[in-house]
Amino acid sequence: MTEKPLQTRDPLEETSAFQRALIDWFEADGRDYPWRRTTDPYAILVSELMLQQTRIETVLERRYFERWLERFPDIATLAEASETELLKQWEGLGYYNRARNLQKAARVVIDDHGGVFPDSLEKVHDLPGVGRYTAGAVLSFAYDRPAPLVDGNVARVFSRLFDHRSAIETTASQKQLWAWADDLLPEKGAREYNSALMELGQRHCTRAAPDCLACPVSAFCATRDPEALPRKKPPRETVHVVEHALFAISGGRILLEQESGSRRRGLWRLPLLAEKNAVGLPVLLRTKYAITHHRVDLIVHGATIQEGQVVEPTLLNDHPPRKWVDLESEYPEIAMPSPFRKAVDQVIENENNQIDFKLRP
DNA sequence: AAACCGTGGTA
DNA sequence: TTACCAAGGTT
Repeated sequence: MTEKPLQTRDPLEETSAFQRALIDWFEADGRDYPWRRTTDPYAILVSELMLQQTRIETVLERRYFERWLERFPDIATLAEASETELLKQWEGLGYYNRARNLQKAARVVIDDHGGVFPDSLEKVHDLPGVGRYTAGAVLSFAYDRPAPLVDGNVARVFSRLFDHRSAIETTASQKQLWAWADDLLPEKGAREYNSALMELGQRHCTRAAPDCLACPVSAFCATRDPEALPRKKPPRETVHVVEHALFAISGGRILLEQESGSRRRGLWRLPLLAEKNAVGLPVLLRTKYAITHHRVDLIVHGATIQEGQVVEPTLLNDHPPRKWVDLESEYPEIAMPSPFRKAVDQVIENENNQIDFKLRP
């Protein structure tokens, strides 16, 4: 299994050679992504926010990046957009605060920087939703400035390159990883170098099956057991929960309620029921979804509630804002978490359900 | 430091 | 089928 070539060179001693090997590989074999065709810092920021904790394929396949820029082509347009439209454009990507932060950042650029995107690491870092990684990404990708960055890919590459065996989440490890990123960074060509470093992690120095034979910098790599690295702290234990949701429909409208909490405000979902209030209601759908470390069994109940009729207060857990949403006009325009969007669509499509209410009375 | 925030692919 | 996790940041 260890066909991995032995280390013959030290990247910290032969930094230029390391950079050269990485960049030569990238120039010959680097991929063409939409966000690599622009140096507009706003567009770069959009791509980086979208790609936080999100697979490239997800952003590419559903054209989130292109669609966002078509709808919000510049900072001024984004700054004036409604939250509903922001979230709708982001629907399905998850971590919806990223969309709100993008707009907040646009407003900071307009209000505090006269509409000109800042080009200093500190000012970019100060933008909402922009941490150390994203600041380095914007500085290097948009301005080709020598800013180091460490993302999941880079952390994995470095942990193997330097045979770093401590958990990468610790403060000490983070400090070390960023120091290496700074040590190896070229003064010129940071855009290409950082792109190459990340793409190496994405394509060759992968988590489960590192392809060391095809790696352009294998001669610089210290570890003899790449598959054991990086080490990470154990993830949080999965918590199983059951959610009872209410599917009420009348006159072509369905009853929805807003998500609560600052991170999910503005998203709409089916009203949730306390378990005791779901007893006896017909079950329209059982499904499962995962959210962070939670594993949710979602049970959708039907109820005969006429539009305008007050839902019994005792029927609901609490009382977040709720409203009747027209299926033809409003439903496609609002943003919903994917599990609820799917659940509602599934119930509506299921015309064979044996339940005691009619979809279109 | 640790909890929190989404989603879909993959083994 | 379940568990893991990917171009992280905020609180």
